[in-house]
Amino acid sequence: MINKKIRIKDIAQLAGVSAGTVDRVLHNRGKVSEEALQKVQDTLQRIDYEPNLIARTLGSGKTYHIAVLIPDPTLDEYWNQSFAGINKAADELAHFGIYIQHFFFNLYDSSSFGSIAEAVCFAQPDGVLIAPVFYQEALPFFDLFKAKNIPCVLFNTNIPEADPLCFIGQNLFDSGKVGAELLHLCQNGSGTFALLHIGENSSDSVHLLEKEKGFRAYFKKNKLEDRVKVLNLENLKIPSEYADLENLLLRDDQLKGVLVSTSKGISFVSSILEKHGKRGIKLVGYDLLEENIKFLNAGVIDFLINQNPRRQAYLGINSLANFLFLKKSPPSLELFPLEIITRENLESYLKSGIY
Amino acid sequence: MINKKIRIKDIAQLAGVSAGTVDRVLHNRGKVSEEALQKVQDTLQRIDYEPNLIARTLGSGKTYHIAVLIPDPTLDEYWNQSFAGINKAADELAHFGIYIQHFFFNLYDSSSFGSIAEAVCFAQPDGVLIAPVFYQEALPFFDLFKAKNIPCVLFNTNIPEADPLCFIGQNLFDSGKVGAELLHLCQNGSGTFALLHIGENSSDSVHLLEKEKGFRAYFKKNKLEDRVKVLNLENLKIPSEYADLENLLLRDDQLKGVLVSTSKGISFVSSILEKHGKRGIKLVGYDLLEENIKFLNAGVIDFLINQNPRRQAYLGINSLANFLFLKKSPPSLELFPLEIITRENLESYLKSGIY
DNA sequence: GTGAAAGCGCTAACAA
DNA sequence: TTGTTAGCGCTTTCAC
Repeated sequence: MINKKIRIKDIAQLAGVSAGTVDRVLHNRGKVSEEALQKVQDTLQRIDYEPNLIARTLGSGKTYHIAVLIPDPTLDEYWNQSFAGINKAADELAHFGIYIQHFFFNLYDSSSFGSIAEAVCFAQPDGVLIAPVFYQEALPFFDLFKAKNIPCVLFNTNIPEADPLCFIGQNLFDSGKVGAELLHLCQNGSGTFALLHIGENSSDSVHLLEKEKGFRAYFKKNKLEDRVKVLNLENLKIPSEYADLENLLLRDDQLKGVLVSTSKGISFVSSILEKHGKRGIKLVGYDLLEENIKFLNAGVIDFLINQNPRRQAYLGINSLANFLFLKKSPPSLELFPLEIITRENLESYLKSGIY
Repeated sequence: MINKKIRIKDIAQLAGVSAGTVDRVLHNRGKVSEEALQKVQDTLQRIDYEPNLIARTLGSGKTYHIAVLIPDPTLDEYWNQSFAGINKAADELAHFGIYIQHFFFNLYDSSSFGSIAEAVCFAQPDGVLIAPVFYQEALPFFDLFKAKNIPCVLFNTNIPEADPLCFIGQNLFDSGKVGAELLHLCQNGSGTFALLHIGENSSDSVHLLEKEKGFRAYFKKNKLEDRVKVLNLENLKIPSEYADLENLLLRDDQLKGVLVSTSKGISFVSSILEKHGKRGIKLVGYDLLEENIKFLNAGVIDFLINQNPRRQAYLGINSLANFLFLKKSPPSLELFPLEIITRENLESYLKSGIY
């Protein structure tokens, strides 16, 4: 660290050209003779040049615009958490001339996605962070972005066909395994374990099916596959489905544990159990929604698996910024820790100010 | 966002003074007449000036030196993880002219602390990150740092008397509660639960006593305080202590769960249980040490509570940098999430590249 | 194709 | 006590 930093000027001197030429080589903007190119590249080879990023941003008044395409955070708690992460990142990056534009679609109306995504295209951002929760609707846009050479970072939901710069999220298969494991660790004796898909059609959702695979895989590995039940309860307003759920929870004496694959679904299970004062069934769900937290604190839910949407979104913006700004490609897959939340460590997660 | 950023030049114009004067006011370097001061402060009041930090760093060739005072990372796995976090932060901050100097003491020799800490003082850093694992030895230095006006960030171990800029770590009382809870969740029937302090003298260590308090508090809250045992096993090389441990683990049929308060201690417990093929005792320990991971994967340990030393240290450096650089005070207490690690989510923590 | 030069916003040294 | 000015390292324009 003793020798000073090498500047462009130094390289120019060493190579016997001007700073302008070095800069042109560094950014291969062309308009450089074969000979000058050679000289500059040679010296670059010999020394260890690290551009001064501070000077770079100041020199080029360049600003970058990142578009964010996510479900409307005012309509949903989970996405509001993502939004918080985006805003934190936006705050920190404003100094560097990186600006965020928001584009919200309606989580409860898949058809809203298209027009909003078009608006994103129209805005011509330098990069885009997307939570592509609607597979079918999102798919056509990735080609558009690619054609316009706009880098995409996906988070929360992966669409490998999109071939994004990077995906940030959790391994859902493993998350199903964790859910299974938590139930199993707490119930060593006999009994059955159920996975419930509530409020969504699991056959439409790779998301849920991945969790199911993981859930089954865990019990298979432990030679308990015959103790697993999976129920699809797409709409609990249908009386027969609701009755199925009640029967399972209240009248199946074998049932020792339940994992609910959807973050909102577990509150239905919880309220049924709570209302009937039924104990002894371990309950595992997803995400730190207000309702879920309430049931966790009440001792109805035992574990929640947290996806940390705030941090996912925060990292998404940062990855994009680093790519645009430092030309540093993020790892193509950033799989987040599968955070296990209990009554006793909940506070430590809620109060933590880290992103 | 439409109106351009306000520059010092603009303020100068508005106030009817020169840029130099504005700069002097902004940094209250004095040498400003009462009248000019007034004018500048008035305009500053009216507008919303955000200094351009990029230009600031470039303009003032100022560099900051942060000293890091931690146990020698080459001698200990846990501290090596901290070290990784420090290096990551150092990497990211080098652009801003923030440099890190390392000072390592010997974790196994408390007397080594003093001379190294003196070296830190001598180096006159602009800030210092300390893991003050030796309470007695560390105490006198905080006054020294304070006298020299060197801000201190503490991590891992808190010493409130040090009155640091900020402490980063976990709430150990709560962490004891989490340990207790995990044991309890997995063993709903009868039986006893033990807390073992292995390899350290618990009465010397606030650290361990805090965990013990939390452990007891959890069971008390659940009206199970009579099922709690606490054992001090400071040195397992002493035959009687080793025998005590074996007796507890192998011959106490009531024992249903064990929490080991020290990160290295749990491998002793694990190997005894493994050697004798004893099952049915839930085991909870601390930290992702190689040995602990091995026993977790083998199914001997059920849960590990992770302190995430890497992230603690990373955040420590960043807090200090933000303070020096942006004059932004961190929250005085940054309590980390109490991360629960199991066989199935372990990978997701180990592979995660986030800090 | 090339080099010189101006400028990004701020700091700090230096005249006045 | 002031205003002016010369940088910081890089980008970018503009003559040549």
